[in-house]
Amino acid sequence: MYRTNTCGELRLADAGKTVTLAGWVQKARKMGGMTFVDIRDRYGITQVVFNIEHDAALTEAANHLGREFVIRVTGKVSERTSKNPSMPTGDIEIIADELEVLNPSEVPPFTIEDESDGGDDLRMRYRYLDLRRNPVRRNLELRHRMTMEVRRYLDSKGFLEIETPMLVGSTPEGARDFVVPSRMNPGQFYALPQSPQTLKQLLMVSGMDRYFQIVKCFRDEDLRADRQPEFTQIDCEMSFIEQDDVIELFEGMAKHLFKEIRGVELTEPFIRMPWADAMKYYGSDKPDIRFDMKFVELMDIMKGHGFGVFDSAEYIGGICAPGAASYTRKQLDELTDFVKRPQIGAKGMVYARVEADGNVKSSVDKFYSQDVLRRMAEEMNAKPGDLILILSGDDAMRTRKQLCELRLEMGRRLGLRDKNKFACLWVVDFPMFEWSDEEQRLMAMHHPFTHPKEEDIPMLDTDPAAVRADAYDMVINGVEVGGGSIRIHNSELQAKMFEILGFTPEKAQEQFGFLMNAFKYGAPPHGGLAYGLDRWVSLFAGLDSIRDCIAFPKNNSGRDVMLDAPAALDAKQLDELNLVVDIKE
RNA sequence: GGUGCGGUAGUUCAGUCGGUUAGAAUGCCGGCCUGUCACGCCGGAGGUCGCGGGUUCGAGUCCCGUCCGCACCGCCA
Repeated sequence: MYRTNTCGELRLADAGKTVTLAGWVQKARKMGGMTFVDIRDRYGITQVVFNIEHDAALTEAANHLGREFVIRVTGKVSERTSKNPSMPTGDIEIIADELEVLNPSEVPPFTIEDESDGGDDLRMRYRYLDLRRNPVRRNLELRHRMTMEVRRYLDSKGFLEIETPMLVGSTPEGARDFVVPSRMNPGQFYALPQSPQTLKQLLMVSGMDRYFQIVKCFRDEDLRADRQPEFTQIDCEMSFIEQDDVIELFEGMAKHLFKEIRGVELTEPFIRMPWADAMKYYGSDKPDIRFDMKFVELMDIMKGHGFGVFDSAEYIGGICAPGAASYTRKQLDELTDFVKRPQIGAKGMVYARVEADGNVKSSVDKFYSQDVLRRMAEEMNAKPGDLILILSGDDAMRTRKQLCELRLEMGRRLGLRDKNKFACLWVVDFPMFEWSDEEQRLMAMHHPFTHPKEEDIPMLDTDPAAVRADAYDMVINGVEVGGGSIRIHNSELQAKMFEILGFTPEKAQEQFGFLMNAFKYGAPPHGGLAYGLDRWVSLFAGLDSIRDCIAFPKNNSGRDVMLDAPAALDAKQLDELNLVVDIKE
C-alpha cells in the first residue's frame, strides 16, 4: 500500500497505529535536536516529528527537506505533548521511522498558503501551484458538490444528460464565434458553440422530453471579472410545458442548491418582476434587491420651478438612502464625482437631507420652497435622518442606468450588500426585440427562437418593438445567474421572426434551415433555461471574480498565461489547413 | 476600439520637491537552538526600478511611445 492514510484524517483515537503518509512538505521547523515537518495533501496537514535521540540519521535527512518536496513518511501516531487546537489533526503527530523523498521541488515562486504572497499574474502562470492552496481548492470542491447536486436534482426530475457536439456551424446572430478550420474541408470552418441552443431544441423534436447538460460554451468577446471566453452552463430544455412550469422546476433547483450547499432554506416563492418594473424601479434588468432604495420619479414635483437642469430634463428620479443625512460635504462630493465618472456619465447630482424636524435641506434650496421639498420628501417616503439623491437627464433610460449605479454604490457604502445574504428573483416579460444602432435593425433581445407572449403576437406586424417575450432571467444579488425562454415550435412563426430580424428567407434557410425543417416534423411545445455554473459557484463562494472557481482560467486579454495560448501555428500546420495569415496593421 | 489604476529584490510593497551607496517585510542560503506550529536568535546573498526614446548637470521619480497586468465602458442574440 502506497499510503495508509491521508494527511487530514488521523485523530487521537488513532494513537499507537503505525501509518504511512504521502504528501508535500508544507514547512519544516528545525529546533536543533528535533525537526517538525508539516506534510500536506488535499485532505489536510499532519505534523511529523523527527528526533535526534530517536533516529539521528533520519533527523539529519529531514533537515534537508525543502518546501513542496513530495515525501512519504512511515511512523507511529502519537499524542502530542503540546496540542494545536487550530488544526483538525492537532492532537497527534507522527514519530517518523522512515522518510522517503519521492520528488524534490524547486523553491516555489510564491508561498503555498491561504494568504499567499503571490499576485494574480504569478498565481495564474503557476496555476498548478495556486491550486494547492486551500482557498482555491475549496472553490473547486464547492463546484464539484454543486454539479453533483445539479445532476441529482435533475435526474430525480427525469432529465436525461445528453452531450451535444463541440464542433458546430457558425451563426452570425449573437456573440462572435470561435472558429476551427477543417483540414478535410479546405476553406471551411467549424464554430465552437455559444450555447447548445438549437441542438437542445432538436432533442425536443426528437422526443427526449427533458434534457440537460453541464456544458462548456464559447464566446469570442472581451472578458470581465464575471465573463470568460469559455464558461460552463447548466443547460436544460423541456417539452410540453408553459413558462410557469419551467420557472417552478428551476426555482426548485435553486432552492435545492441553497439548501444542500449553503444550508439556506428558501420557503417563499421568488418574486417575479416584469422587466419594465425592473427598469423603472432599479434601472437594471438584474436588480440587486438585497436592499430597497427604489427609484421614485420626481418629474411632476420638481419640474417647472426655475431650476434649469430639471426644467429641461426628460427624466428626474431619486433614491432615498436611509440614515445617510449625516453624510459630510466630502462624502457627498465623492458621490458626485462617482456619478460623473466617464463610465457612468451623469452631469451632476442633487442631494437633500431630511432633518430631525422634517425640514428638507437641499443643494438646490434657492430654486425650491420648503413646501415643494417637503412634498418631494414625502413622495419618496423619506424620514428624518434620510438622504435623498437625485439625478436627471434628457435620456430617461440612460439616466436610470446612472441612478442604478448610484444606488448600488450607496448600497455598498451603507453595507447593504452582504455577501452572506441572498435575494433571488425572476425578471420576466422581457421585450422581444431591442433596436441596434450599429446594425440599424431590431435584434432579438434573448435569441431569435424565443416565443413572443401569446397576447402580443398581433403586434408583431404593427409594433414589433412593443412585443414582449416569454423569456425569464433568474437574478440573485444583482447577478444574472440564468435565463431562458419558451421557444417557438412553429416553422411559420419562426420564419416571421427571422423576417422581422432582417433575414431574407434564403438567408434564414441557409443559417437555420435545419431547425425550421425539423419543426415541420412534429415539434412539441418546449422551452428551457441555462444557469451559469461559474456565477453560481462564485456567488456561493463569495468571490469577486469567476476566475477563482475555474481550474485554469484565461486572463483579462483572453490568454492562458500558463500554457501561453493562443499562439502562432507553424508553416506546416497552416499549409495543411490551407490557411494564410495576414495580420492587419 | 476606449477610460482609469498599476509594473522597483524570488514575492508583496515603500521610495518625499528630480539629488549621496534604491529600502522594508517575507522568502532564500549559512550558523545556533529538543516541543515548534507566523518558532526564535545571529549572519549572508539577492536589483536590466517592464522596455524604448526624450527633457535635465543629474531620472525609479517628469514627458512621449510601447509591452504586460487588473477594473470598467463599448461588446457579450
